[in-house]
Amino acid sequence: MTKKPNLKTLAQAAGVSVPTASQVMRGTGRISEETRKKVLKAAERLHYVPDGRAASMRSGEKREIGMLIHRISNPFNAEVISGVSDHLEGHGYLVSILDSRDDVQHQKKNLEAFIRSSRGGLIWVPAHDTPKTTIDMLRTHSIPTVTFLRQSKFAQFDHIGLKNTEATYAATRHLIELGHKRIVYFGGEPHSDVRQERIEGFKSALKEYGIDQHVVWDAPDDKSSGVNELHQLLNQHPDTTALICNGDMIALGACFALQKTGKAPGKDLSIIGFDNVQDAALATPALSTISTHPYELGTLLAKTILDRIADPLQPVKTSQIETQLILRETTAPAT
Amino acid sequence: MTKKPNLKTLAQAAGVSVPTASQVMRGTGRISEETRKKVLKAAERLHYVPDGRAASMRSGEKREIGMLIHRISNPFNAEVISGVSDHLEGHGYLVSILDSRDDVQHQKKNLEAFIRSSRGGLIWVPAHDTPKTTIDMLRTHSIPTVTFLRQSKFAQFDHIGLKNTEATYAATRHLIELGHKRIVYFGGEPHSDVRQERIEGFKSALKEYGIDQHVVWDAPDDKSSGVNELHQLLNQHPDTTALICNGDMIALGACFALQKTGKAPGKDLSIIGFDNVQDAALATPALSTISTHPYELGTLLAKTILDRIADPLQPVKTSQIETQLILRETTAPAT
DNA sequence: TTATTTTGATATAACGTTATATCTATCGTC
DNA sequence: GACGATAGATATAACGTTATATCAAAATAA
Repeated sequence: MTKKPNLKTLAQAAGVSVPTASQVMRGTGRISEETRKKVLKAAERLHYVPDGRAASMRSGEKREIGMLIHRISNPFNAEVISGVSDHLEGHGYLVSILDSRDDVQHQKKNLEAFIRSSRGGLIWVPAHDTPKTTIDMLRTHSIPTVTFLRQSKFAQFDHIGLKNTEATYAATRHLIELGHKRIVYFGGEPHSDVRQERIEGFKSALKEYGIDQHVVWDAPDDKSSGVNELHQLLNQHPDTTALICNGDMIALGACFALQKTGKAPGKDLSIIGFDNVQDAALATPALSTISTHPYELGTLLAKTILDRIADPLQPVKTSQIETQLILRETTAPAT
Repeated sequence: MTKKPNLKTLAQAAGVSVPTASQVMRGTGRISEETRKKVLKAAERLHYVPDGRAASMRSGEKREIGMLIHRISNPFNAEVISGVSDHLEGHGYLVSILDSRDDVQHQKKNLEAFIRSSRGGLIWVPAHDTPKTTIDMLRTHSIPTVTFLRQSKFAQFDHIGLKNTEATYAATRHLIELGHKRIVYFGGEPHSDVRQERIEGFKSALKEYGIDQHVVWDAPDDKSSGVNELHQLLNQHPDTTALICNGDMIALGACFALQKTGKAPGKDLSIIGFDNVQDAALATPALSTISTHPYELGTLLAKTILDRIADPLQPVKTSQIETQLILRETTAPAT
């Protein structure tokens, strides 16, 4: 159980000075081939690894980016993470992930620890109802931050979102052109801004076609919620012929509930999801949905945070990722 | 854009010395109520947050635990992470997650960066075919490490696994008692040790009932693989009447493929999954499966790593989490 | 009273790096 | 052969903390 080697140990072992050893390890400065080899050999022998904390503190460089996500198990987020990691690892960064579980308490704790840990930047999906104090905390420490999916009301961070309004507009329009008139927006939390954008598109398509009535149904975005809530929805609005759902999971739940009652998704009720998760294509019937490009979103996030780190004072940037309406088996003409 | 405040700034603002300010912030030492208030007020005003790197370097304390996981989007792992976080956050630790994507290259990169970052400990699912060099790297730096699910062949780390052998033994036995004789172990990678343990239980149940023949079918553990591989399996072994699957996803894929051909899971082919993911209960028909206790696993992981950190020299510990056979609609007597 | 302890604060050094300045020996140039 | 330039190394200080030792003043004990 020998002590962990440091630059001093290494320099002694190689018979050089500490700065020389440091320069060899980083490949900087003017070093003769001979001493370079000496040091590298010693480093190998001692299993020397530099202490990132000390290096970062002295140089000011922070080679770790944190991602704070609301649901780590969400397959969409997993794809985003892959995109971010692939790009940032190529630039010598370590990407580490924190899970807020969409809870402002957890989020606050995590962010406090995050700030203490002095990382290079933050890629963040703010939890629902994130308070101003939390945002202020971040801004005060001027940490390079990019948000995605959800944008903070209180602060201007770089942001990359989805074209939510366009997406639901196109989906709703498609349903209307299939002859549907009683279309319900199904799922999501009332306070969600993303959802609000989607409802925007939903409503504006209805309005364009002169349909005044619109129903928005609140429900958690998971599968079991879809199963449970569909019956209540149909009880209260029995003339519904189509659903625009806030996510694939709740859409699949709705399909399931419908089938249990002997009805067929597509034939008896048209259903469009959101996200295009793997299961959407594999379900029976295959779910019509709105596809996004999570990996590309991740790549864009990585580029954006690198830009922000390189120039912290540049104006705030916002972009939107394209979406795509994917028609499968759960959409059909109204009967 | 003022500079980030540090202890020196804070001490000046409060009119005290640097060590005094440090002591106030940490609540240690002998401090009069008067100066305590002065410092705290100044800290509030300046939004002072200590630099964890410097603190950790000087004190030797590392208040961050890393988890390196093979599939971040796996809902099982998400539950484990919750268990770990809840417990460790209560002890003042930050839990951050790295995704190896089950790829030894990614894993190596991540571990190298991890070691540089000097965290307090590692909770780890080693990627498939993790080479000895990677293990050695970890051991050399004597980082408190606990593995779960998969155990490394090359090193003795604390480990928490599942009772894999018992689980598949019970499942296989149940199928045999239902009258099944042609049971196939379906899915998983050939090199997986976990899978080997499960196959162990599978075989030993067969042997106990005097069934010599056994078929093990290799296939990735995801849903689409289940869809694709089932047909080939049934072509090659048409007399199969039951499947023990390596995971719920591939099991659900198999159910799906079966239904496409007009056959019914349960009635025409009994299927048992592994993991008890949320979808298993919601599928039609509901999937019989083996349930584990991921949150409790997480709690146990947290306790284990804290023990290891507290006493790095104690003997290596290994535990197993109980499993439970959950019978739903995809298991029925052989016809 | 004097000696001793306690309280509340501070001075100093150290953790392991890297940035900057400095230094010597060698090289090339005229 | 004198001079500046350059190559190759090193000395020193600094990053922001905390551990340890120290110190003066006040409180207590003898």
